[in-house]
This record gives sequence, C-alpha cells and structure tokens, in this order.
Amino acid sequence: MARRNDHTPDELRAMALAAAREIAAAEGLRGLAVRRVAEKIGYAPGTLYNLFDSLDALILALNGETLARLGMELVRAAEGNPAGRAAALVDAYFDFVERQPLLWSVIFEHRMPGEGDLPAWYSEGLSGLIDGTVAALAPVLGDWPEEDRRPAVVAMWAALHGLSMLAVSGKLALVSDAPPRSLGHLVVNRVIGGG
Amino acid sequence: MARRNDHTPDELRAMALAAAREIAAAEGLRGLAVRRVAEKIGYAPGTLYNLFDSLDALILALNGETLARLGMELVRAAEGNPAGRAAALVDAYFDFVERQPLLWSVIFEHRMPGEGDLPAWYSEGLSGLIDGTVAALAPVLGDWPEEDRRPAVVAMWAALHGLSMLAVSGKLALVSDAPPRSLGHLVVNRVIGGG
DNA sequence: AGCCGATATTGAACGGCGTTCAAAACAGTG
DNA sequence: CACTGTTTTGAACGCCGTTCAATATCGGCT
Repeated sequence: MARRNDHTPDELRAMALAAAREIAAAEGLRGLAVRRVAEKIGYAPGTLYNLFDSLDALILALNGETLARLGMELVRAAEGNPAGRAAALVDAYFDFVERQPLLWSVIFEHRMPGEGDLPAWYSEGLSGLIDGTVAALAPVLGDWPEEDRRPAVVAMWAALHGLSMLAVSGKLALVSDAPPRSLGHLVVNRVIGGG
Repeated sequence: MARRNDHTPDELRAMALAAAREIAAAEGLRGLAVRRVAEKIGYAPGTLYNLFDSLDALILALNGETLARLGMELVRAAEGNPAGRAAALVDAYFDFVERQPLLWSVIFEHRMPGEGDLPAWYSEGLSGLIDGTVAALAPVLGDWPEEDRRPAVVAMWAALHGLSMLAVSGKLALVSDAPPRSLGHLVVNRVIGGG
C-alpha cells in the first residue's frame, strides 16, 4: 500500500480539515477523532500523521480556518455605513456563532497540551482580526487617543467571546433570559459606543 | 474485596474531589482521568462509579466547588466600602484565576456530552453568584432601573470570563500587552461604573 | 519493456482511556 | 456461626492517539 497519488498533500490537508469541520459541527470536540477523520476521507489513520504533527495540530489548523472564516464575514459586515458598524459587527459575530455553535465551541474547548505555545500563524491571524476591527471602528472611535483603542477593542472581543462561550455551553441561559446577542450589543455599546 | 468501611460515601466523594482538584490544578483537564483519581485516593476505578455517575459528573461537581470557592472570595471582597466594590470584585476575580489557572480553565474546557442539560444545583449556584453581585453592586448602580441591572451584571461576568479564558489559554497575550486584569477593570468600568 | 530506488500508505501494535459487571470480601444481624 | 446485603474489586470491552516496520505503488532510468 502506498503512493496512490490520488491527491497532493495540500489537497489531502484540505480534505482532512473539511472532514474534521463536518464532524466538529455535528458533534463538537468530543467526536473529533483521528480514526473518524481518516475514515471520512478514505485513508488510514496513519496517513493523517503525514499531514499534521498530531490531532492537536489538526484541531489548531481547523480553529485557524474557523477564525479566518469569521474574519471574512466581519470584514463584509463592516462595509456598511460607519455609524452602525459596531452593531453590524456584533450581529455578524453572533450570526456566525449561531450558525455552527458546536464548531465554534471547539475554539474554546481545545487546548494545546503541556506548555505548548501557539504557532506564529495563529498569533498573526488573531492580531489581524484585532487590527481589522480597530481600523473598521476608527470612524466610531472618533476622537479616542491612539493608545486607548486597541485595549478597548481587545476587551470588546474578549467580552463577546465570553458571551458566546457561555451561550454555546448552555450556561448563559441559566442566568439570563435576554438573548446573548442583546447582551453583546449592550457590552459593545458601553465599551466602544454605537454597538 | 469490599466494605472496607474506611470512609463514608460522603467522605469518599470529598476525597475524590480533592484528588481531582489537585490533578486539575497541576495538569488541567487533560490529566483528569478516572484511574488517576482512583489511584490518588487508594481505591479501584470502579469505586468512583458508586460516588458519581460518570467522570463528567465528577468534573461537574469539581467545577461546582470551584465556582462556590470563587463565590466565597467575592463575598469577602465585596465587604469593603461601596465605592470601590466593583474594582475589588474584579481584583478578587483575577486573584482567584491567577492562583490556579489550570483548575480554572477546566470550567471552560469541560462540556457535558450530548444534549446533557446541567443539573439544577449548578444552575442555582450560578444564579446565586449573579444575584450576590447585583446586591453587592446596588450602591454603585445607584439609580439604575431595576430591569437593567441583571443584564448588565450578567454581561459583566461574561466579559470577565472571556478575558480570563483567553488569558489562561495564552491567547490574550498574543494580541495585547496589557495585563488581563487591567482589561477587566476597563470593561467593568464601562459596563457598570466604578470598576 | 523492464527494473529499481524512493516514498506514500497501511494496519497491526502499544499503552491508556471511560465504563460495565460478575465475582469476591466484608459488616451487620439473628 | 451462618446468612444477607452491600461495598469494592479488577478483569474485560471498545474506544482513543500515536508509532513504525512492511508494503504497494510511483517516476525515472536503462
């Protein structure tokens, strides 16, 4: 058995990530197993270790894709008129989360083992998301001093993450009947303005 | 082998939770295994299933304890003068998280399997935490309308959870050099005032 | 065409996991 | 002392991530 050459390594990686995304969207992190992904793309488990260092690396790549997709939708949402941009971002964020809550939850539930630092590309992806938001919200932020903007945007993102995480895990509904989205608008309104 | 009667079931439960807490504090959710807990308390794995329905139930109980401990510290922190209460709560929160970050991260990383709803005692514990905060912050909230208070407090908690989660998983440091605590003060300041 | 070195792919194997359950060991009662 | 009822055990099951020697296929060479 070898060298089927049906697909290039890049194709295989894409196939594996697509399969992993399907499983994650349907069953969350618990169902995401090497053997399941391998079976879904028609290869043996060992093959995945030619494409990724470990299951953790695969999941990290999946989360990177998920964040990139969110980024795309946010960019599109920020194209409207500047006044309503913060609110549009919040709505796009919750639209995205509500569309595939289990896939989204993988971002929070997964942790690299040990002291494992996150790779550079992941860090850059996150920074890009923040920078994009700072730029998109520049009209809303108006006369804010330069050094106050990034912390506020970071805090805003963390708050939205907290809300979506609690919402997705069912814990938010235990303490609030208000929909997560409206709490998101509330927070962004207070932290940034115009949310 | 049986009926050693060394300990009552309640004692055993407490021992198991203590062992689980030690493991979680040292290694996070990944190291938290039935066999490890059992070995740590000097019993066979099967015995734990007389005390808890499943490992998930054990972890849920552990998280319940962790939240209760946080609650105790928050109550103590809110005893000071009303003006600085919001800030004191934020500091107590981050003190708690920073003392045992891996134990804290278990709260976010663990999810009940399937559609599994959370038990009533968990829900009540969470509600109690929120209600306590609403009451403690009553002086700060001043003339807020009654129906606006709870949503704001819930949003504040979610924001703090988001910050601590990103901080504990190492993702916050990737996009911000400001310490998590200061972002916490920022958010609470904006959402509640006086943070 | 036939061969060969290189390599992508396999699948069995290992240790560990959560969970179950029949058997066993004990405490308490009469 | 025997019997009952319960606690505790540990082997067993099916799953997991991961490794690696064996193997089947490819591209290039003669």
